[in-house]
Amino acid sequence: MYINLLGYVCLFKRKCKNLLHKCRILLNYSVKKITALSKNMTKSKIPKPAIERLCTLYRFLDMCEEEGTTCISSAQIEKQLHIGSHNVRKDISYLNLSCSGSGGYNIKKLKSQIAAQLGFTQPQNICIVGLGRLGTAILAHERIAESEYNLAAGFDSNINKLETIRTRVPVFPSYEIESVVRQMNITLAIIAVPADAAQSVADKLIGAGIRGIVNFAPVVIKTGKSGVFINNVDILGKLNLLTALLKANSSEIYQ
Amino acid sequence: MYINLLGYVCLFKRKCKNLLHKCRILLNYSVKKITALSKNMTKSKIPKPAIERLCTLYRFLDMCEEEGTTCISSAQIEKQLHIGSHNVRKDISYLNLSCSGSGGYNIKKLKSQIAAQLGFTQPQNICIVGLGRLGTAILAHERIAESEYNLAAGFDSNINKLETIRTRVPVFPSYEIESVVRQMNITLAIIAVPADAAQSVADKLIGAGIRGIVNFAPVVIKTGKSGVFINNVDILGKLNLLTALLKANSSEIYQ
DNA sequence: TATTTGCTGTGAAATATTTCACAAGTCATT
DNA sequence: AATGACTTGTGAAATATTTCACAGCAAATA
Repeated sequence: MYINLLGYVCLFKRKCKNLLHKCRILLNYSVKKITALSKNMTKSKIPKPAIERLCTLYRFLDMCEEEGTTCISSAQIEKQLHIGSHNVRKDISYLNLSCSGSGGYNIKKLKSQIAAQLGFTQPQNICIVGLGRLGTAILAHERIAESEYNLAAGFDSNINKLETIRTRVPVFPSYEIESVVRQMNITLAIIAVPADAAQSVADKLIGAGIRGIVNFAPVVIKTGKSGVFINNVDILGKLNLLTALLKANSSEIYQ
Repeated sequence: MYINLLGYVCLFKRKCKNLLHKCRILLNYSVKKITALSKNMTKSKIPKPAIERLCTLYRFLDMCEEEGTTCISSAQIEKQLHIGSHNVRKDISYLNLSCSGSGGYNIKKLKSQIAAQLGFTQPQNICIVGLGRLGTAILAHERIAESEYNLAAGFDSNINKLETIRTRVPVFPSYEIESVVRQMNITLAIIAVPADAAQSVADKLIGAGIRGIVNFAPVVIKTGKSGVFINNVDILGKLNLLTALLKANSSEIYQ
């Protein structure tokens, strides 16, 4: 049997280097950990899937409230949202609160508690880049106006188009993105431009200090900057997912 | 110390009933399990998060292919998609294939393998309900035309509007949903109607045998029928999610 | 008042998913 | 051919998430 001995020596050397590197990392990590602990930064982490579910729940509660319902039980939520009642209760328990009354949760209370924990209380300024059909459709979205988000600006690269748009939202040419975003303190953005323009728009937005992007363009937006969150809503991707789930036939709902 | 003894007796009785119920369920379950095993239904399950990532990857590979790239490594994918390279490799390993060449995966091969495993090979007929700004924007989506999905029909309740829409996709009034969906063998649907009409439209679609729905209306669609997959794309929900993630400051990307 | 029902909240157990470490392979360079 | 710098693929370990079971209430009912 032939053994590549020198290959192994090489491997060994590399491992030593890796080890050294890891020692350095570990040292760094320890220091950070100790600092964090000493500052008592024990942020009780909510699992990400739970955060997603809570967002859906929040939207749902909003709907219920409009319809005039005041109370809802975890069992009812299970029926409507296809989230197991165990799961619902657990998710809510992460919030460390209690808003149970007779017949389940008090919707108003629960909603405000979720809002407080997830940070929906402070109104945020948002903007839309790309005022084509999709962009203007979002501009006209009735519920955004009623929400905790303030649609502060719209952008489009076609200056002639800007004048034809009838909306109460102030609109600007795309080259003003950076200055307007900074001036108006806009934190979230919605991208609704064609695929080829999406990445450069995203770069501008991130450069201007945007913290989160919902991207409707059919490309995957990349970001080098950490702390910026991107949510790619690609319709073909969604269709693909449905196809795949149908084939795998796992659970029924995907939010 | 006061003990509610009778309460406990009652609890005990309830537990006995529950136990009996569970025995029945267990019996059923066992029978099913044995049948399944005997039929060798060992469908090697891909975890749902992995399926989601593979869908994103598939879209991304499509993009790369258009740009003319032929090979890509897991490390490069990590940089672009913010999915850890370990994770990428693991996900791909669920597919039980090997398409590695020099310098990483062969894009064309990998793409076709994902398509085969996730069921993207057979073209599917899809339809859009609601031809407002959002609906027509989707109708005009260039990439859908090039994709494995065939946009077979559009529906709107406003009959007068139908005549004004210029598109190659055949359009019908909403009351024909059931018959057209059945006739054309449409399996997936996109809902782009106002919030108040969404649920009734969904019910019609599901009644007609639709298997999956992408819902852009800002409500959570419910389904009693199992085997129907619903993907609610609520823009306010997405914004909420970004806000919550920013507050929690967990990872950076959410697809 | 006695009993029953229905509900939440939550540690602990069970399960699912991600990360890790490394064998094994390919190719370019010395 | 020796070496080094890249890969992937994958069991096993580590971690995260979900599910379960039930105490503990509150309200409804007999």
